Amino acid sequence: MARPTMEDVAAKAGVSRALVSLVMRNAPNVSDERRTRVLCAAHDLGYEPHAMARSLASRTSTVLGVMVSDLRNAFFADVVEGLDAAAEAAGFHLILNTGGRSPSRERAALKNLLSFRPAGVILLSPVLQAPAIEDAVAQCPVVLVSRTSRVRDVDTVNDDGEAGSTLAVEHLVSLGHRRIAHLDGGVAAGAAARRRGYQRAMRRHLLHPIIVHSEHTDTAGEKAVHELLGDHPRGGLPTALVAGNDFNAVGAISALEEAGLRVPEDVSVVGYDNTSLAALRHISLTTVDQPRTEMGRLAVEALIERVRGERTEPVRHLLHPSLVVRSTTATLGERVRE
Amino acid sequence: MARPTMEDVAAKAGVSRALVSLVMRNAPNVSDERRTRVLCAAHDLGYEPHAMARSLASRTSTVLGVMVSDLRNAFFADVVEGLDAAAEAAGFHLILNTGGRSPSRERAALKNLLSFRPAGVILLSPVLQAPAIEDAVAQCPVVLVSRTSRVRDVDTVNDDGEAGSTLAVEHLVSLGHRRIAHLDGGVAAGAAARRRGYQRAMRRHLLHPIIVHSEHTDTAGEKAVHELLGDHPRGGLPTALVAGNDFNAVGAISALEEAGLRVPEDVSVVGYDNTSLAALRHISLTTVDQPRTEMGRLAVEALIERVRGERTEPVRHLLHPSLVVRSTTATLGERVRE
DNA sequence: TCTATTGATTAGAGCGCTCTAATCTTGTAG
DNA sequence: CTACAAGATTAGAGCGCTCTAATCAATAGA
Repeated sequence: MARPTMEDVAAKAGVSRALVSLVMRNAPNVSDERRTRVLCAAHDLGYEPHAMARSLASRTSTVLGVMVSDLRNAFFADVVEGLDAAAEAAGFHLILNTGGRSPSRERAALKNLLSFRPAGVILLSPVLQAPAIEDAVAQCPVVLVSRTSRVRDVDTVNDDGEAGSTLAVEHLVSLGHRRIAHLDGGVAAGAAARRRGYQRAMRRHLLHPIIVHSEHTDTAGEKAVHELLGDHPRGGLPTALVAGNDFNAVGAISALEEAGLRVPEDVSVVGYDNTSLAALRHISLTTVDQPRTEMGRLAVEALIERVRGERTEPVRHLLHPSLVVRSTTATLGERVRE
Repeated sequence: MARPTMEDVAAKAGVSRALVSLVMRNAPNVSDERRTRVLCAAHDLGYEPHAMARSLASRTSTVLGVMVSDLRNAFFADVVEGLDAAAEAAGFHLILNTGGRSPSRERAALKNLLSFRPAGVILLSPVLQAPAIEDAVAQCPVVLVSRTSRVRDVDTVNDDGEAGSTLAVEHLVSLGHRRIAHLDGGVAAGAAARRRGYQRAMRRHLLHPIIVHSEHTDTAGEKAVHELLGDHPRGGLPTALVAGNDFNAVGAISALEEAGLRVPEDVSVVGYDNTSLAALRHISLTTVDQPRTEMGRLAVEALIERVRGERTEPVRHLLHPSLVVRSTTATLGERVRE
């Protein structure tokens, strides 16, 4: 278990520890002869540099702290995949925590991450307060994903939720729908922007917004539809729904079908997030796609730019979502499937 | 950005660096007066210990390396949540990588993890070869999750796939089914055990096993059903399916419904994994539940036992899955819903 | 031939901490 | 009073590495 150190390699190769260090970082100005000698010795001994010792000595870090509120949410898992790929490509390593959407747990998680003196920290949809973020910013670059903030000097990566729900409304309007309701995500991340986009798009078309308070879960989606069914006389029911996210949409569809309404023949439904769920042919949900892997990549890039000192001004990425049309939306009044 | 060190705290509190170190590790035999003096100084300066320096000096590690083949798979994401919770509780930290189910990428990922001299390494369903695992074992304790191996001295945490599919078969048999087919997961992790359990259970009931080669994806599930429909004359079609996993099951259900067969009235379907997907009321899949969070916990525990030297013999956890009955299975011949 | 000059190599300090062993206090028994 | 044990504190080495500055060798220029 006691792994060889640079000293051992130096001894075996008959050179100084400093030379081994140069070879390991493949610095120039090392003679080929010595280089291969060192490399061989390292290989024979099974030597690999000690990342922490390196980090300490060089006063630099290859570690990126990642706090994700909840990995069970496929959206975050996808973003983390993007982070991992980008970090790996840039020679960085991820140290990961979950915050469980609890401010106190998130604070503890963040503190843990910072104890590693990471090169930077990425917070995925954190719920913690601005002061905690400011604290972190004082220590290292911070990138917020799926969360906006007025905190100075943090970079943010968000999808343009307003544009996203506008896409959804435009799509439905172009299919002839006019009574389009929105199942609002409440305080969930991004819900406000989505609601705003929906409202503006409706107004632009001189349509009356119908907002049903809901949450980003399937059970909340069902409940919202039940309310809608209760409130509206049979004829006045919306013909289309813009759900807060995919889970919400799936719940809404269940409730509609249970009530004897067919999707999309009677009611069209659009989701949000394009989770793997939406892509299942069994569900085949028309939805708004956030470029998640791209978001992960941008977050890492933003961090690295800061680390390298290439940029000091904050950057706010607003990514353009796109609409993925599947089988839960159809022309108003027509009986189309597929 | 330059954070205070122990030296700074010592200077401010007017004590030695060693005393600060003792306080930070809250060692006994420190006078209350000095302790509070140090704590105040640390607080004023915003001092937090440097985890890497600590690790280097103490020749111990609080880092657990985690290599997950694919985070997009909700099953792994759940296990990672379990790992995180257990690690956090024990004062450990996760450094995470993805291997993307490619042996070479996994090797690189593992090497990266080991460069941090972690206290231990957890591999989630790795595809890499035994020699690579042996290499890792030579460096630190290793736990394999969702993967068995003959490698000496590795701990493993698996669900008892054989028991799982037995549960599925028993359930279906008790509902009166006799023509029960298995959609086999091929080389996917755990597929062999599930197939074995299915076969044995069928034989025990003197039933003829029908195995359709498939994969753990929804499209593969659809394809498998198409094959089944092609092979079997209308009357001889299986009345129940034991799918390789939930995705596979959902695909199968789609294909069945497209072919005009109703689930569960005409065909019952059981999934495997109890992913969040299965719980959606829209899908409401009867499925086999692996205690994922528990698996994560056990993996971390196994590692910590080794770290503490409490155990040197390998341990092989085989967790008991359980059946979650929802709406995709029904008594043969009856027309039940819900 | 002697000095610049450049490139290759190394000594040695130090990153921020822990840990052992030594030192300094006190309290108490003799 | 002295001696000593036990508790509190600290000096200093060292974890495995990097980095600066110094050293050394070899070549080129005068």
